[in-house]
Amino acid sequence: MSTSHLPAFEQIKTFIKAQITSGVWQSGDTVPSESALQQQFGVSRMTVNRAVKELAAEGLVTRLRGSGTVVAQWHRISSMLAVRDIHEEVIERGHAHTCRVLRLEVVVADAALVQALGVPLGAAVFHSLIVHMEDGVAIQLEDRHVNPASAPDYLTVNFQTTTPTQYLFACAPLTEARYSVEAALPSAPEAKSLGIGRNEPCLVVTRCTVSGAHVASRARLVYPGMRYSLSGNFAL
Amino acid sequence: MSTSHLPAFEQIKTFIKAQITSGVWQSGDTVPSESALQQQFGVSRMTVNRAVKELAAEGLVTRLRGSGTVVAQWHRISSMLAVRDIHEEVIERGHAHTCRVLRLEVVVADAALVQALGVPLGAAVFHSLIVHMEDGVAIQLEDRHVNPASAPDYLTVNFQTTTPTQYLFACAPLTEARYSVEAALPSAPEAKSLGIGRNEPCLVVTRCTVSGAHVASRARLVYPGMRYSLSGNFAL
DNA sequence: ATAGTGTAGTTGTCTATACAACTTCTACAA
DNA sequence: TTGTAGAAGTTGTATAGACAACTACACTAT
Repeated sequence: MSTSHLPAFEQIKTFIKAQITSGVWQSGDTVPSESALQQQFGVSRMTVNRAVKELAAEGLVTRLRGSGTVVAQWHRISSMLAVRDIHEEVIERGHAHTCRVLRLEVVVADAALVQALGVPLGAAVFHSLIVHMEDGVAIQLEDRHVNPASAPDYLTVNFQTTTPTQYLFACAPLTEARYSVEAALPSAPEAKSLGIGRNEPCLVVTRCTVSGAHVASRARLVYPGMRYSLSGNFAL
Repeated sequence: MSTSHLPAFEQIKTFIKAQITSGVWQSGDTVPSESALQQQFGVSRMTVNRAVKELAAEGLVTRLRGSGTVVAQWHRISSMLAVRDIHEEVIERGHAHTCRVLRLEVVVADAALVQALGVPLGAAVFHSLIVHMEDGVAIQLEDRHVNPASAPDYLTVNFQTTTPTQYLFACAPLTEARYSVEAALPSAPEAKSLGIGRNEPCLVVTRCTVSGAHVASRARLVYPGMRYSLSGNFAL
């Protein structure tokens, strides 16, 4: 694999990664200074700076102004799992995405919703309950509560053609999102909607999205454990 | 919040983020060219380049040489969940991490291990089974198979003081990792080891780590669903 | 009409330099 | 012994300029 055609900063990154993955430089070891690498590779300091700065952004090394650069402790030993929009995910796998709208209504905010959405107790909140299917098989139950301040026309949307995620993103630009993933058994109606048994464990993703000053929506996404898994990959 | 003391490239990043989060620039809109921003902010092109390049690395915008910069489509925006080393995680929460070693032995590779670790059928493989506890409560069952080629002294390690993840990282530098997360019910011995019922759903993380040419180890990490959740955050 | 050419505009990379901010160590003075 | 001052080394930021690689578009010749 010739790297001679690669940009200089990439070659320097590759060199440093090789030193780390081969064990020549171990956790806590100091990395040569920018001026040393500059001479070694015969490039300008800005080029070395870019290479090392990007490695620092990736978490492989730690830099401290005035002190130097060291190989990071336990890099992000474990990488990251992406949680994505269900529609894109299904389409990308080359399958057909369909959905069934079970509920689309106004509900009154209870204590839990007050806390999650920041609306007053008893306020009107939109609620949708949608089953998403991949080639006709249910893979996600989307139970979503929406803050009317962020999406006043939510109830008029045709969710056969637009997913709630897509619609909300268009009318309430995302500024922040919080997620959690846990394992749980489905409730009786959830099991029925997904067509699974009550003893089949599910992955439950809870997602709150913030748009400007409002919490735009809170979604509870239930995935049948036997049909779905999150997966990720991490490579130096 | 005064930003006048911030570096110029940060101010430019902040400006662009504000345009996006406020909805002034929406998905697909073109971002002003580097030369336009350069004039607008009165800085050199390299400074603008750094700002926009970092935003591209964060996934907020998409750049195409010769064409321009556009605000990214929303699907990138789904955040990420970090899967971390259990010891660090517990310590960081300010709790005590202890563990109990249930098994530490040599086993013979069956078909599944041949595929996962790339060892010959019937080869000797190290196996450890450890329960991790946070303040005395079991939160993870770690069922790990280790390739002897990567860690020949694995069986002699004192896992009361060093977690397998830490030891393996020291003697077999990580080059790649693959994960998946799914929901499952524990087997009878797993339920017993964790002190939970057989009907309590669990998060199961399966992780293969690669070091150089070898698959160093495969771990099956079982977390009681009621006591554990992965969580993540994403902010513009 | 179509294919090819050229030009302007945009991003990608790199240089050489400069100064600022910070850390670390040494030398000197109290 | 202790504390302070300073020098050397390191990273952070920024500049002005240059060329390369690529895209999009208008224009020309067939």
